[in-house]
Amino acid sequence: MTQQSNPRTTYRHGDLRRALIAAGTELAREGGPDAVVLREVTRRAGVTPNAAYRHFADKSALLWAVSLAAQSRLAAAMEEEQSAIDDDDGARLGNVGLARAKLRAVGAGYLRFAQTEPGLFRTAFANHIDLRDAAIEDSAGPHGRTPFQLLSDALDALVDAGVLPVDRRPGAEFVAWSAVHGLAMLVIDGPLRGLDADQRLSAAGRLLEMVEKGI
Amino acid sequence: MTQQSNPRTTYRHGDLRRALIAAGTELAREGGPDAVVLREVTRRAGVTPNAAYRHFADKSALLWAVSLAAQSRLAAAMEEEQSAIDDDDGARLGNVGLARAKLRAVGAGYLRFAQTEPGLFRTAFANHIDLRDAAIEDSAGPHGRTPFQLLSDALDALVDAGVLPVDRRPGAEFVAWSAVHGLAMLVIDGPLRGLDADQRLSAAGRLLEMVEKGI
DNA sequence: AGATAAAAGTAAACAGTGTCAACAATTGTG
DNA sequence: CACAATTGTTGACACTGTTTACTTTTATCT
Repeated sequence: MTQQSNPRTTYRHGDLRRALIAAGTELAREGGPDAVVLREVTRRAGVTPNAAYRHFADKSALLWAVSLAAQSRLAAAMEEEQSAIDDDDGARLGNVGLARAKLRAVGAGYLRFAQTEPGLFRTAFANHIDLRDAAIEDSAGPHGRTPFQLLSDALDALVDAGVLPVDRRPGAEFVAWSAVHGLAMLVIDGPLRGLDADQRLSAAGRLLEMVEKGI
Repeated sequence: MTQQSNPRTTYRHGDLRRALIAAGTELAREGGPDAVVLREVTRRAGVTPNAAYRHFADKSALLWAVSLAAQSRLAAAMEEEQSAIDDDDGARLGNVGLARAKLRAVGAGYLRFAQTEPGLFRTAFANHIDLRDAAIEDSAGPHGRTPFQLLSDALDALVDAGVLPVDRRPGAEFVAWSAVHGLAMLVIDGPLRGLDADQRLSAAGRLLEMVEKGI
């Protein structure tokens, strides 16, 4: 499985940069950021190790690109969770209920992705990711919004609906994000790894409840 | 700085296991879990690389031991933060105020340690740390309580003081822990690395407020 | 006290890693 | 069509974790 299937016939690869990111993403999916090792990535792309240096300055530059890809998938998971609401019971909940549900969906999508794709999730937040990266197109989901932007949007909607006071808006993303991120990390990688599915679910629900109440 | 000062004269080291953990802890302090590399650890202990295998099955076994040491220091930081209250204004706050302050101190100590010793903090929660490790003596602080136990104690006190309903007690450590842990991770390692001291402090205060309110 | 077994350190080697410098094939451009 | 830039390759280097075999010291048992 380490050899690529079509051993390229042309000298040039054609789209190596993309291929490297794809292979790196696959490795990250299987084993997290530490599993994306340069030589294996190039091996999977059917190319010599040093070929990577024509497209990335560094291993860490490659990892950074993979990180953006992982964030993009996270955004997709969050959007998916959001779109599950407004189809069915859009009008049933009031304006405020819907705003609340959207924020909750952001958190639920975040947590679901972390547990469904722990390798990618850990890679998304590995090594020197910056808040400025939240504005980079490569880390956006299907609708062109990054995970951080999706959270911001949800919080803005909460203000518009009159649920969240305007003066509590600034900095709100930090605490909401922290809560959800912490649970995700503890559950997939940390000391709460031992929790079974039920416990995880109830902890997740309880946490989102805390965010709604205490934000 | 890589060579040790007293190049041991005896064939036996005498206390190599401890020395390896100490050197590993120092490396972790400087550069996090990835910086604790077996060969450098043995180098600092003035011993051959393979000597480590007489005391640890693995590199990861060594890292695990270092992890416990890091947790112990975290516990110390938390206790320190707690002891800063009951000295001065112990009686001024009521029973409930004091219970609240103690929980807040747990979180504040956690966050302070994460920012003061990011390398150790990351090491404390690296690679396969389990909840069961929270019962191991080596990870306890000066008063013999591990970080997790300190949190549990604070929550119990909150119940005793009548602040936290008994039926909300189970699982409370998970959400409280998650919130604080998430902020710590985002700030020292993640996308919130860019925040300056003021922003961090206000985010921390806001977060602890959320935990109190929403737990 | 002396043989002998266990414990603790050393030596040499191996596969695997990231990266650098020099070289070769391909493609684009004047 | 010459020639320069781009893209891959080769070979090497220092470094890592780990294994296997060996040596030196310490503890144990009669």
